[in-house]
Amino acid sequence: MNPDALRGHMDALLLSVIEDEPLHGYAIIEALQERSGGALSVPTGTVYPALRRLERIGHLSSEWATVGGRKRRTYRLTGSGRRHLEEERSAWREFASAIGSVLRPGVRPAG
Amino acid sequence: MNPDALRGHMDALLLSVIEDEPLHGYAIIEALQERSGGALSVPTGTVYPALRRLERIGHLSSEWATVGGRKRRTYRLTGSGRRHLEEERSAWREFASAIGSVLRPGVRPAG
DNA sequence: GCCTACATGTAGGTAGCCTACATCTAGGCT
DNA sequence: AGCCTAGATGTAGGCTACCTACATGTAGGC
Repeated sequence: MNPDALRGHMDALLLSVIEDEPLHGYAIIEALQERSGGALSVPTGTVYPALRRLERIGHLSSEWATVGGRKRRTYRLTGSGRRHLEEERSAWREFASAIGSVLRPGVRPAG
Repeated sequence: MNPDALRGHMDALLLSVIEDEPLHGYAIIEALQERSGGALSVPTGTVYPALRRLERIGHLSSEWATVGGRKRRTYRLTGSGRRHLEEERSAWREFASAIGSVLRPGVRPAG
């Protein structure tokens, strides 16, 4: 997949995947792959900075845990994150609809 | 609309809009707005360089014309442009489906 | 003379995603 | 011991496509 295609949609993906259950970065990457049927392989160099960015602007909060000797930083949505997710969802619907309208072949106003 | 959202989808939009009838830059911008129901307002600083890029890599060809005293550069798809458009279309379908799967709330595999 | 629509184009900035690398633990295998 | 894989987090630096802002010119209405 063209890497640039994800631009501007990462926030929505990350927020959506931890909406119901808080997850740590590594698990988020796996969840993205799983939920997308293998289509989304997002590298760590993308996810970790993005999570920190989202925490910095207040959409996520995080806490450390140790499981089986490994340290995890688990992220969860804040209230503002939840609101942002809904905005992103409706923005995605608009966006996808707009692109779809343009791309759909042979469907132009009768002229 | 978040500007970054368009990243990596401009090619598909531009190629699609001139698929059936060759158009010049200004008309392409209007066509994008029209076909998207006003959702896509792509600035000239995006469209003109993108068209030149697509011509440079062989997906478009162009020719100058003068209409009503104004000079227009009209772009049309090449064979490779047509193939590229089909690739972009199926890439978009995959992409939209992947994002949709992740974003759709409450639709995770039972368990 | 001024404004708007039509029409094309460039220079420079921004930002977000990616590649590549660095670091550490746990555990299996030989 | 030594090696490898999986789990887990993170940074530095680069790329590049898109955007903002500006520059240029014609045609036509007022």
